[in-house]
Amino acid sequence: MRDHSNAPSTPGRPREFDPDDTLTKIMELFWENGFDATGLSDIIKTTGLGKASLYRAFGNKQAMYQKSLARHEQLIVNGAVKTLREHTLTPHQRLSAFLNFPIDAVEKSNDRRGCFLCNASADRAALDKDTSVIVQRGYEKMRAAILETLTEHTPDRAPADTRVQANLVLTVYSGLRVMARSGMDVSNLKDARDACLATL
Amino acid sequence: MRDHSNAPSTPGRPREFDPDDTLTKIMELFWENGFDATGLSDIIKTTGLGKASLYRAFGNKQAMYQKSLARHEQLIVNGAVKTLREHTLTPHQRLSAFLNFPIDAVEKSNDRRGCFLCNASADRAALDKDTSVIVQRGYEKMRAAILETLTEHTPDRAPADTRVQANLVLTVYSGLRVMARSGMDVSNLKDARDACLATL
DNA sequence: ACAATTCTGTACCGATCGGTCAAGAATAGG
DNA sequence: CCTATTCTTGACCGATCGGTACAGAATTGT
Repeated sequence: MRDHSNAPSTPGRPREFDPDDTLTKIMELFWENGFDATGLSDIIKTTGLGKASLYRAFGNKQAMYQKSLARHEQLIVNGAVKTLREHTLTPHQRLSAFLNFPIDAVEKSNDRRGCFLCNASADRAALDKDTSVIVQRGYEKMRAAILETLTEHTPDRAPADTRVQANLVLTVYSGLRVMARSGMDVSNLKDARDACLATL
Repeated sequence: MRDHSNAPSTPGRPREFDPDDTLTKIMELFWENGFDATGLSDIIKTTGLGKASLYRAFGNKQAMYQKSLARHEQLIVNGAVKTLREHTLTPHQRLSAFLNFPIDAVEKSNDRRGCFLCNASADRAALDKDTSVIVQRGYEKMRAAILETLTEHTPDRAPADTRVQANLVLTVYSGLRVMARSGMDVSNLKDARDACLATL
């Protein structure tokens, strides 16, 4: 089989799958269904791998969940942060785009998975200390990026006020995601987005 | 044993527990731990009842979850709505109190269970159609009460604007709850609350 | 006293869960 | 060719899961 590693000099039988691709698939499962409701059987079916291969590559189920959250941080959180720092757009446009992610997901892809970070918070079964750290770090990254963007948008405002508003944006983002997951009408989500943007 | 029903004329052996009290205990479990992570064994331990008694009284686990959500609607949602209609306070005071619920819960009781409606949304395992209806109804009740209060607060504003703002308040409420569950610092939650109230 | 009814406690069920083990297949280096 | 190492496959494990069956206890009305 193909060798998926960058350093092909490892001894032994080469791995028959790409760990990153596989982890992304696992992440999708946990994101959609949560920790408990995702069984090893689902993971096996979706990835096409054997149980032992998965355990050798990623560890146990809890570890797979943690690594899924970390992958989410790479793909989604960092992507959102990148948008917030996209300096070809005005700060207001970037914040608008940020709050539009939850709504676009629903409208364009019928994606109502919500925010994986938020879901993980609700998923108490999987929320040990290490996992909680990853969740908090994700939130922190977004808050920092929002704060930066707001500061750029209204540089003359008192920093304390800007911080307060950054937390509003982050909270609205979380709220939009979780309400989208609950199946709420898009019109209501748009209302909340518009009301938040109108305050900036 | 004592008879807990109001119509003691039922034949057969009387029930040895109060169904409402028991359901409240079950609700607390589901609220704290979610659907999958709450086992029948936990419910049996907490309520002190036998499995057969529980099944006879409430049906299967899914039914217990649904009835827990309904109980949450009675106790929590209706309580919040009542606060929003407490006309001894000004409308702004009532909205402030509403957005304070998530923060008080954390500060006074270290209660980080979040919003049961939001958690249920994330709990896809338990989210069949009937359950989703209950969640939506809870949201609707709160949105309607917020809208009423906002209309009272600023009666001259265009109804469309008021509606938009009601959705902001509801979204911030949801966001506060879910972020509280994730373990976020209270200071950040207070920021979001203040920023939201400042826009009213 | 008796039958009808309902609730309780316990034993039990098949299914599924996460996780492990051992044997074999595939590679590297010598 | 041989050994060491790693990965894959599939069988297997005990534990726990939600749910049921059944017998006996407690009440009703007659």
